[in-house]
Amino acid sequence: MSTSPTRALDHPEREEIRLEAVLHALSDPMRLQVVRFLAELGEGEGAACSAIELAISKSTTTHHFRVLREAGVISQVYQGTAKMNALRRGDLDALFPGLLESVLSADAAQRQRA
Amino acid sequence: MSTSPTRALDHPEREEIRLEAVLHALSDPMRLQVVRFLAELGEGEGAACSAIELAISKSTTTHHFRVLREAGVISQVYQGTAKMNALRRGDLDALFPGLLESVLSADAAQRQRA
DNA sequence: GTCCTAATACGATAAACATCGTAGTACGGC
DNA sequence: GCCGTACTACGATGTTTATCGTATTAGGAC
Repeated sequence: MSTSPTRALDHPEREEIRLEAVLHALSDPMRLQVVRFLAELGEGEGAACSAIELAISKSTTTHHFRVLREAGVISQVYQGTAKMNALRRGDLDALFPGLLESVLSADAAQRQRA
Repeated sequence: MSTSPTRALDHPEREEIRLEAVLHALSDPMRLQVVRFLAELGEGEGAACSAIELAISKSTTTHHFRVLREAGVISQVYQGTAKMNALRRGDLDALFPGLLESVLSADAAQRQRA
């Protein structure tokens, strides 16, 4: 019984992305770490979930990736057994110009102070 | 028994303000509404809690104001029976340049689309 | 002093969240 | 077909959150 040919994941459309959800998604240290990691990749590039070392269990990691995806912060597509993740920079910048950048640089600033 | 002469409220010092806490504080629609309201006042100006019409009970309002204060987003000082609230623009801008502005304009943009 | 207004504190409750471990599915290689 | 890797789904648990109503405190006006 095939559940789906190339299993599709639900992403909010650009217009459906809510600022509150994005801010909430970014307000967790683990998720912020994921976003920082993805932001350091080239434009449009992605990384598998397993490429990021988080100090939490596998299932919790899955949970955080889902929160990010459902908030519209990242996109996820299956590629074989891996799931590639990428920042939805274009959509976020179009909806909320400068927001992602200032969160990332705020994070960098805070991180540097510590 | 006086609890305090001019009751003082606990605010985080500038250096103690955490990005995650700020983002979390801003990720609630009610609190975002408060911040938007305060942002529309002049620099350094404040407003009493009661000056803002929220569709929630008094005690819940108190709760949200406290979350904002403890995150370092607003300052609160007693002034007679009222409690004056003001955005901590200076501190936020110093720590996270551009963050508050982009959140506010993201909120304005989203609000305009609706 | 009494009274009114502004805001809080105190429970209480129901929902959401972060976390985990285990069991399971999907894909690719052999 | 079998096996390993990558990720998920499920169920559980403890914590935090948003919400409320009621009782209370603090200050100002009288």
